[in-house]
Amino acid sequence: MNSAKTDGLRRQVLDAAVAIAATSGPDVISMREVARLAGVSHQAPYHHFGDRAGIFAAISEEGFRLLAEAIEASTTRGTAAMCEAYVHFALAHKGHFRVMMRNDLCSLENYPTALIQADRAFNALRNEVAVILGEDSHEDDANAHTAYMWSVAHGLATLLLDGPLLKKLGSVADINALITNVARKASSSITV
Amino acid sequence: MNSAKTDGLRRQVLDAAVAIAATSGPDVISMREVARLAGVSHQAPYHHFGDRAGIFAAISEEGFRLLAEAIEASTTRGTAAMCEAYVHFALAHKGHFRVMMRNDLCSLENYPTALIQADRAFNALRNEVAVILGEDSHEDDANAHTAYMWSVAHGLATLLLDGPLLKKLGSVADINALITNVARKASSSITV
DNA sequence: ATTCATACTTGACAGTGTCTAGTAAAAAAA
DNA sequence: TTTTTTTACTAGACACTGTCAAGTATGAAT
Repeated sequence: MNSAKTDGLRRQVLDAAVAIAATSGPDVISMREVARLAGVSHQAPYHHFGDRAGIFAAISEEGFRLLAEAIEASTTRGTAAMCEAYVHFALAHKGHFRVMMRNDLCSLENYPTALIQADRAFNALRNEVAVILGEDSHEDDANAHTAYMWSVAHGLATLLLDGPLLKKLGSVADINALITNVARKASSSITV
Repeated sequence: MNSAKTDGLRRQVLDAAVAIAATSGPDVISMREVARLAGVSHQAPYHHFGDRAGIFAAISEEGFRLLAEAIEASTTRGTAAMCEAYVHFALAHKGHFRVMMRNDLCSLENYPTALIQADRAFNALRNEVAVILGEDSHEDDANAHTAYMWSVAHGLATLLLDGPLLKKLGSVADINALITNVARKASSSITV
C-alpha cells in the first residue's frame, strides 16, 4: 500500500522535507513529521540521514548542484543572465534555497559532498565575472566584482523570497521585469 | 544578588536573546534558557512577551528602529554611504539583524509597533533613492532603483554575516574596503 | 478595608531530537 | 547450505522544548 519500501524512503523523506521548507520554512521540518508523512516509524529517517542536520545537508547538496547547473547554463549569455538565473533558481526552488543559505541548520564543512557542489556553484559565478573582466584584472578587483555580483543576485533573491520587498514596493506589475531590470543594472556596472 | 528585580526583567531577557542570536542564531533562543539566564522561573518571560514570537517581535522593533536611525543619519552623504550604513548596521548588530529579516520567526503584520519601525527604515531608503533620481522619475524606475539598492546592501550584509562569501573569496585583506567598493559600484549605477 | 492588576512561581501536557536496544530479511562468507 | 554480517527498519525511553492552567505575593486604586 505505502510506497515506502518500493520507492526509496530516502527520496520520500527528502521530498517531504523540501516541500515543508517551501511552504512553511525549514525550521518546522521535524524528523517525526517527515517520518509520519512517509508512513514509517519515527526513527526510520535516522538510518538514511544520521540526524536532522543530515537532512539539511542532503537538501543543500541537491540545491547547490541545481544552482551550479543553472549558473553554468546561463554563462553563455553574460552576467545579467547569470544574475537572473540565480534569482529564478531561488524562486523556482524555494525549499532548497531556504535551506542552502542557512549555515546554522547544517555546517557544510562537515559534509564534503555538499561542499563540492557549493564550490561548483561559486566557481561558476566567479569564473564568469573573471571572463567579463578580462585576464589583466587584479585579484582585489575581481574579488570586489564577484562580491558585488553575488550580493545583487543574493539580495534580490532573499528579499523576493522572504523579505518585504514586494509588499513595500506596492505596485510591481511584473516580477520578471523587475528581476531583468535589476540584473541589467548589475551587469552594466561590471562591463563598463 | 540577581538583578532581575532591580533591572527590568524585560530588558534582561531581550539582551540575553539578542546575545544568543548573535552567537548561535535565533533558532536556538529558548524561552526556558533566557529565563534561566535571567535567574527566573521558566514562565516569567511569558508575562512580558506573550510567547516566543513576542520576543522576536520586540527584537525586530528595536532592530528596525536602530536601522532606520542609521539610514536616516547616512542620507546626507549619498546612496553609497547609505548602502555602507546598511551593511555596517548588520555587522554591528548581528543579533538584531538575523532576527529582523526572518519573517518566519514572527509575522511583523501582527506587531504594529514593529511594523512602524520597519516602514520607517524602508521609507528612509526609498526617499534617498528618490532624491538622487530627481523628481521627474517614473514610479517603475524608482521602484527598480530602490529594489536594486536594497538588494545590493541586503545581499552583501547577509553574505558577510551568514554566507560563505569571505571564505570563498579567500583573500580579503580589509572588509571595510570591500564594503566601500561594493557600495560605490551600487551608487554609481544609480547616479549615472 | 477591599478589590484589582502586576509580576511572578509551580505543575502539567504534548511534542521534539536522539540514544539504546531490539527484529526481520536480505546479502555475503564459510 | 549453513552461518554471519549488513541493511533497513521498529519500539521504548530520556531530556528538553513551548505553552496552558492555576496559584501566590505585592503594590496601587477604590
